[in-house]
Amino acid sequence: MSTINRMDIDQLATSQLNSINQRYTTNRRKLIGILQEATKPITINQILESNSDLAQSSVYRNLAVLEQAGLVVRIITNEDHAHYELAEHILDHHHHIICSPCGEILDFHLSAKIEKALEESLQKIADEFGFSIDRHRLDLLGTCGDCTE
Amino acid sequence: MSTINRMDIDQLATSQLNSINQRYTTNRRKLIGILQEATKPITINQILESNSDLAQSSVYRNLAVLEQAGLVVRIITNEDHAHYELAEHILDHHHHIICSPCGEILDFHLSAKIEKALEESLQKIADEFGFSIDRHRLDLLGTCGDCTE
DNA sequence: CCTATAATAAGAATGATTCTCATTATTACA
DNA sequence: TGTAATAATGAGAATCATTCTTATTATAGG
Repeated sequence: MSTINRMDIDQLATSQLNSINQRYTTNRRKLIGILQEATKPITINQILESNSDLAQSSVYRNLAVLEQAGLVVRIITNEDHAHYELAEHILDHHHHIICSPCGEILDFHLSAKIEKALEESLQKIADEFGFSIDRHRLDLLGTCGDCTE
Repeated sequence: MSTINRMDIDQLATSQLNSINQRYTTNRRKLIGILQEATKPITINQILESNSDLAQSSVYRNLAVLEQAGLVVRIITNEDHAHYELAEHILDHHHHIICSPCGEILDFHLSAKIEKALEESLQKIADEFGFSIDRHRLDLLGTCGDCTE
């Protein structure tokens, strides 16, 4: 999934954390590793289950720090639990398929052509509103194959 | 904003609520009215402030019922409070500009051409995943003019 | 190898949302 | 039109994801 290897991520993480005066600690490195291994966005509960020696409060705090550093993105749906994944400059730009019945989230990509046309449209609209774009997100809501059966 | 008048909404609401064995009560009618008057998605606190004789618990419950009936959409951001607005077949299909600093949400529209191209792409992708689309949502995240100054 | 400072972890606190249940309103039918 | 049966309401309690507190532990820099 990720086109960036472990060493590069560590460098990136160190530098982006340093720029907000934060350290790349063992716990934060573990979180990055867990997210890198996951093939889709995961919840904090899933993180805790996959590595029982992480303290819940630290996971919450560190994911918030990693998000501030721009290394991690928090994904909100209508589910109770937020999902987390690595930022787009580590993975790549993509969007989310969200299954309403089971809450599962999968990544998908638009064709380069549509993505470009969309981005141009969005920039035009932002200009009209005097709005400065940080990023856009596009979600597909519905029911996955497993939940249909 | 809305192209549907009050009487039509009342008919729609009655019919959609009936179809899930719910009544179109006075409180639910008030909620629809408040959402219709709002020019953008609003929070439950804003609803309570605009009409002090609504009970908080009833507003939560009734918005959930109206959402189940497909009359109202709940919008989740990174903010604490969810926002609500009328469903797209009452307003029209549109997307959201979300200001991260202040939490404000505004509606915007894509050109028909881009919207159509996007929908076709999304349908193709859903087919590949064996996913059944309920709807899609597209959000622009960033900073509004007021928060930049 | 100290000292200052940051990170950690356990549990308490917070707060939006949901639940409970006694009361009130509405419907269907006699 | 009354009346029983059922649904909606509202006040407050309960829930639960997330955030905060604080004492302890680790780290970086001189």
